[in-house]
Amino acid sequence: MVPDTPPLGESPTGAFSVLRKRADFLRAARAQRVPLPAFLLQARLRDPSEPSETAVRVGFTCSKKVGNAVARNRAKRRLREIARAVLPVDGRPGWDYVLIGRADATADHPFEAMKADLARALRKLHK
RNA sequence: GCGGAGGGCUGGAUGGCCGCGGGCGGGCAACCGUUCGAGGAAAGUCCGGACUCCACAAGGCCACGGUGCCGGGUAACACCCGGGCGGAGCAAUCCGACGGAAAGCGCCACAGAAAUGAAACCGCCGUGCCCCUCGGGGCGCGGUAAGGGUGAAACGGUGGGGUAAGAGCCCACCGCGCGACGGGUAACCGGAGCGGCACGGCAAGCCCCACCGGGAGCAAUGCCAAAUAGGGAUGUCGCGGGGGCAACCCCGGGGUUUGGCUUUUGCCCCAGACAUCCGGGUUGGCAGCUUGAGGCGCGCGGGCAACCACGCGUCCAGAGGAAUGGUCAUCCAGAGGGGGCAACCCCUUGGACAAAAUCCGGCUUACAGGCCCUCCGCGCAU
Repeated sequence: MVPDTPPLGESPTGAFSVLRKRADFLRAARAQRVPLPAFLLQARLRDPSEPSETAVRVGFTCSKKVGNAVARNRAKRRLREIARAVLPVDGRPGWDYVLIGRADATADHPFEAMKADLARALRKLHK
C-alpha cells in the first residue's frame, strides 16, 4: 500500500460530476458490478469520444425496493457522502460509477465501514 | 379527586467539522461573498377550482354520471357554519345515502290457516240430525278476529258498555289520518275541529322529481436548436419518358359489325426536377414556475357562526436522476437497569408519521411523546 498515489500524469482531480441522463445509467448497468454489504457498485470505462464535464462521474440509484420517499432520500444522501469522501482519492479518470442503495442496510450500516468498503472495492476494481 | 365529551397547539435543542439547491452582488472563468431553503399531513390522488390545449352558435331534447332535509358561507365543492327531524347517551355531546312508496314495475325468504284492499288451524257461540252411561260426544250448516299458536310485520291500545259469542258496533282516554288557523325566509313546529281508523316495508332493485356536469391534463402547452427519416398540399419547369381517351390520317380485310399500326393536336393519370407552405416523431435547451379567489402578523368593524369588509406591515422552497444534508459531541423529553430513606446520582438505550414536484380550497388516512382551553356526570368539602 506504499505506492498509493497513481504514477500517471493525470492524478485524481478531486472534482467529479453527477450522472443525470437515463442513458448513462443504462450503460453503466451493463458494465462491471461489485456487491457490497450496504450497497451495490457499478463501474464502467467510458469511450474516449463521449463528452464529459469531468473525468470522474458518479450516479446514485435507490429504487422503490429501498422504501418510501423518506428512506430513499436518506439512503441516497449517505451514498452521496461516501462518494464525496472516497472518489477524489480512489476514483479513476474516465470512469463512470453508479452506487445502488439496498433496503435498510444503506441507512443503518456504519458510515466509516461504508467508506472503507467503497475504497476497497475501487482498488480491487482497478488493480 | 375519579370517569367522560369537544377543540386547539407542538412535532426535539445547541455547537464543531465537511457538504448541497435557488436568488442577488463581484469576476472572462474557475470561484468568492451574501441571503433564503419541507409538512401538518408535503401522503392517498377521493372531490372542487385556477391555468393550458382540443371540441363547441344560443337553446332544446335524449343518453350517461354526480348531488339529494332547510337556510347561509364560498371562486367552487361531495367542504364549512347555523337550524330542523330521527336515533344513542343521566349529561356534555355524538351519529344519520335525511327528496318521492295514492306514477309504474319488481321483491318480501322461513314459519304460519292467512302476508295486503289477506285470513277460520285450534278455540268461542248459535243451530239441524244422530248417539248417550244424561256429565256430554260425533257429523254438518252458520256466526265470530276476544283468546292460543307462527312471524320482522297479522285491519291500533287500555277500560267500559253491548252481544248467543264477538267486533270502533257504541263511549272515554291514548295513538293515527285529514286539517281551518297561527308561528317560521325555509326545513319544520303548534293546532281548533273533523274522521271510527285506513294509505305495510324495501328507492343501498329498477325508477320518478329537482339541481349540477364538454374532453384531456404541467409528461398540459409555447418557443429555440440539432440531426435523421421523409408524409401532405400548391405552383412552376420539362416535354426527352410510360399509359389512357377522342378526333383526323394511313394500311389490311369486308356484305355488315369491326380490327390493327403510326404521326400530330388536345385533355387526363403516373413517374421526374425545383420552389413555397403545412404536418408527425426523436434528442437537448428555454419558458410555463411560482405574486396568488395568496399566505402570515397587527389593528378595527359587521355577523350567533362559517365567513366577510377595511387599514398598515411583510414575503415565506422552486428542483428537474430531483437541493433542503452527512457525521460527531453535549443537553432535553421517553424507556430499562443499578445505588440511596429521600432529594438525587450513574450506566445503557433512544426521537412518531411522513418529505414539496404547476398552484390553490377541501376530504380521507398515518402519527412516539408533550402542552393548553372549554364543558358534562359522580364523589368530597363549603
